[in-house]
Amino acid sequence: MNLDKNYDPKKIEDRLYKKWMDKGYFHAEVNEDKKPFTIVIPPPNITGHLHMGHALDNTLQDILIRFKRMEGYETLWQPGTDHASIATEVKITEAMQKEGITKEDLGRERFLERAWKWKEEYGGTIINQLKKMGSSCDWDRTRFTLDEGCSKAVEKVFIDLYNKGLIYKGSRIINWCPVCQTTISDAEVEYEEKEGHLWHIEYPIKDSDLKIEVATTRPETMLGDTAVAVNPGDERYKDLIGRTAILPLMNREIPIIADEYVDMEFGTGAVKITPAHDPNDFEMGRRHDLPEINIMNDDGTINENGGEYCGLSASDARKKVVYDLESLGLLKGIEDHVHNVGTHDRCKTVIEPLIKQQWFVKMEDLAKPAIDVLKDGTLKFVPDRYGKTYLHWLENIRDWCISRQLWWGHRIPAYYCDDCNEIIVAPESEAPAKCPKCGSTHIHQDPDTLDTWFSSALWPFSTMGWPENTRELEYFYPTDVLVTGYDIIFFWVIRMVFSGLEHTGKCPFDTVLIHGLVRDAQGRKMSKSLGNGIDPLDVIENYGADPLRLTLVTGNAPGNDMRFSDEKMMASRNFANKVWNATRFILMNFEQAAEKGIDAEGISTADLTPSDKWIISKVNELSREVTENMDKFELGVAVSKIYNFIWEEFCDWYIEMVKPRLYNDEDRTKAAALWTLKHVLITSLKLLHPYMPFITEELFMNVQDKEETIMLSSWPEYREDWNFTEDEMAVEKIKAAVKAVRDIRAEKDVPISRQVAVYIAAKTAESAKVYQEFNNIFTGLSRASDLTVTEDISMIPEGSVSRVLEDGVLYIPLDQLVDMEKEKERLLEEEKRLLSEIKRAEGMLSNRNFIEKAPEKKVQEEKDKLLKYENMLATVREELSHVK
RNA sequence: GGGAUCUUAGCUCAGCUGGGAGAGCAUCUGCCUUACAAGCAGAGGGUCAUAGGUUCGAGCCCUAUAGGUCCCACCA
Repeated sequence: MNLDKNYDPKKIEDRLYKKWMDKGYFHAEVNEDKKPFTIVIPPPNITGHLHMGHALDNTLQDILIRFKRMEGYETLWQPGTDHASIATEVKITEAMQKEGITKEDLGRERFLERAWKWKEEYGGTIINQLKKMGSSCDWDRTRFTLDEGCSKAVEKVFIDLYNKGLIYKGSRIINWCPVCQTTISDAEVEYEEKEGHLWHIEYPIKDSDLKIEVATTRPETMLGDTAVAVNPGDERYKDLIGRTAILPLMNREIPIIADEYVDMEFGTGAVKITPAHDPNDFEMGRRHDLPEINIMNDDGTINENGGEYCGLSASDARKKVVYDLESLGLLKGIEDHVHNVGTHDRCKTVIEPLIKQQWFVKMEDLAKPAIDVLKDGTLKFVPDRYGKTYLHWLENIRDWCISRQLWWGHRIPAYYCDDCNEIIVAPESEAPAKCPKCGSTHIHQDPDTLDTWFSSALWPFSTMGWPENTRELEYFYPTDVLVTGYDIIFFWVIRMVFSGLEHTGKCPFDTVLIHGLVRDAQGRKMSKSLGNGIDPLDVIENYGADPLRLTLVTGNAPGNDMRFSDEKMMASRNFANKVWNATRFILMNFEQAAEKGIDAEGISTADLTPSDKWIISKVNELSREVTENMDKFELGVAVSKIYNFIWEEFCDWYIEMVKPRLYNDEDRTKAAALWTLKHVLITSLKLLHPYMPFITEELFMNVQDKEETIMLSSWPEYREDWNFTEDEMAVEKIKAAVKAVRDIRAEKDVPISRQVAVYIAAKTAESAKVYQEFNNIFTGLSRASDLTVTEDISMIPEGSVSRVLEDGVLYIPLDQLVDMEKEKERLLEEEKRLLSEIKRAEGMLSNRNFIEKAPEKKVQEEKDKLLKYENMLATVREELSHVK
């Protein structure tokens, strides 16, 4: 016996992970004899540290991968990391700031050198942390979004889309982060509700004493106003349409235009139009051919178009504009107003809408096939409600701004002629030396890089060698399941789907398994600012990786958030200890039997006792159910079935039943018991392995010596010939009888140490046989001195306490005085219960509709129940007559 | 404004195509019974948010209401 008394994860985890790595168990190869099963990891950012979200996400993937691997699939779990352009660039710039260097000081090339160095040093941190979780990724295939293969894919996709007219460069209003100094996509804008004001301002009408009052939440943007708009049907302003207003402070003449977009109910019904700094105004500006006046620098300060406000920050400009308007008597009022402000999801800076020349992906044509695959069932979400989210987004999609003013990332493969402004899009290897149009040699490459998600969108196939038609691509692609949180469906899942469809003609996966957030014990989101984050590595240190994994999948349905708490970890750890000790018990008994020359070899079903068959039948059924649940991604349901089976059926009942046989040297069924213990244990360990890989491997290696790992052992399959219904029913009867004894003991305060004799008056010879057959087991479990099964009631001593069983009555004679009133009360209570059950069953069975419409099986069940309860009722009444 | 989702035991949550309400934790009682006190045995505790409807039958399906959460849109 080389198992410690208690389970200690620290002693096994690193050792076993090293074994798996050394043996190459995680590695997948193209293998035509097997069916492939593939998952690509959501590549964590190289700046990242393992948090609970990763822990959950990777636990789910590892469970699926390990399950399928045992089922005999060639399983590839494709790992890798994401370069995370903004996150990484910000991190490196910050580090440089401490040294007093700026990006510009360093220059692009040296900055990138520094970034790569940083990546080499820290980029693998999260990978090592994933290994602590037990993740069985094929690390030999680890990829990085900026590595050569992925970059080649990015380049090709960009050029292909450009040539198809699906990528274009255009001057549009974009989201600008003044802190990060880059554009961001719509998906990266997070709206926050903020309390602000609505300023009412009067604009004078040219050549008159009239004024028009507008309302705005951002008064400083008036510096860039190029019109005032009203609704064409608005009677109030009918006469002003077509006239000219004088923009205060700037003294610019701007037209008063009519547009359906203007809501007459809101504010004053007149809107100032700033095409360069508001998305809606931009649209309107384009409709009416208005000038676009950009008043803002990239850092968010007012530029020279803002006249005397030039150089002020936006908020200072706002104060001054309001002050100046007030001095002019043009400020007509200030209202409190709650509105949503767009912020950058990464740095929370308020984003500024600006007009800039940027690269866009035209989405309409790409979205269509992605919508179709969901509608025709090629692509499924689990749970399927997220399919609706997916559709809604795609059906309302806008063009995707993909250029970023950053250096760390895939540089846009576009070149410009300085002389004739010709744009040349070409691979790096064919970078133009001179302009194909005018022949000029003054050519420069676009300085911008691509949105990080542009490369992650290609991840399922770029990692497998695309655009080359590799064997991996042919075999492992499309992948099977994608596991991710609902928070990145828009960022990533959708973009992978349309990219896969466009470039490979195939949907990159057929199922998207969505999980929720891991929250703290109070249900709050874990966040840095709250400081309530729980580090998975700390949890592993305290409890082990297996208990962490178990906690993360237990009692959690797909797509739902979960709360994480120490209490849950303790429960999981206790379960691990339970499994550990059950194995210890079995090993101990094998050793003791071996000393007496007994082993579990050569046992067949014919040698098994009814209790052996019962547990075999149970574990057989468990295998079937667990497999079914796992196929349907009901991982939480599956694992709780395993948990309950191991703890209750196996440990609390079967192991306790088997003890008398193991401890009795005369027992001839000892080998059968050992064989059963081992079989059930191994099956349980296998079923549990995907969830708790370390402990199951350690225990598996201790209980058998034929196989070198549980990881590659066969998944338990349901066997029709191991379905022993009769034995199951018999054991259930025994369990009920044992519980009756325990119940009497508890009620009458009879300690275990005090022996009691038990009598069972069986109703039929058949049931008498069952009780007799289980005599030893029964006395063992109930701690009875002996059991007398009889059909002759006169054998039972007077003054016994009784319990009515399904097919008999159980008696315990007590030498203390039995309170007959109390016994009678109990029986009356029982009678009442049975009567209501009978009434219920009779009601159903006398309902013609039920008989006709309910499935036959259901009807038969009710008939059986009725019979059973009627029998029991008769018994109870008979008992009552004795009590009287 | 649109959409999704939740409301089940004291707490945290399961509950698969509709067929007698479950788990873990907590509480109470009794046990160190030679695998495990990280344990064993027992007990209490729920009009499944409310109101209707469909059905032989509803925690589950439909409608409405109340309260909570989230996502999208962005009316200046």
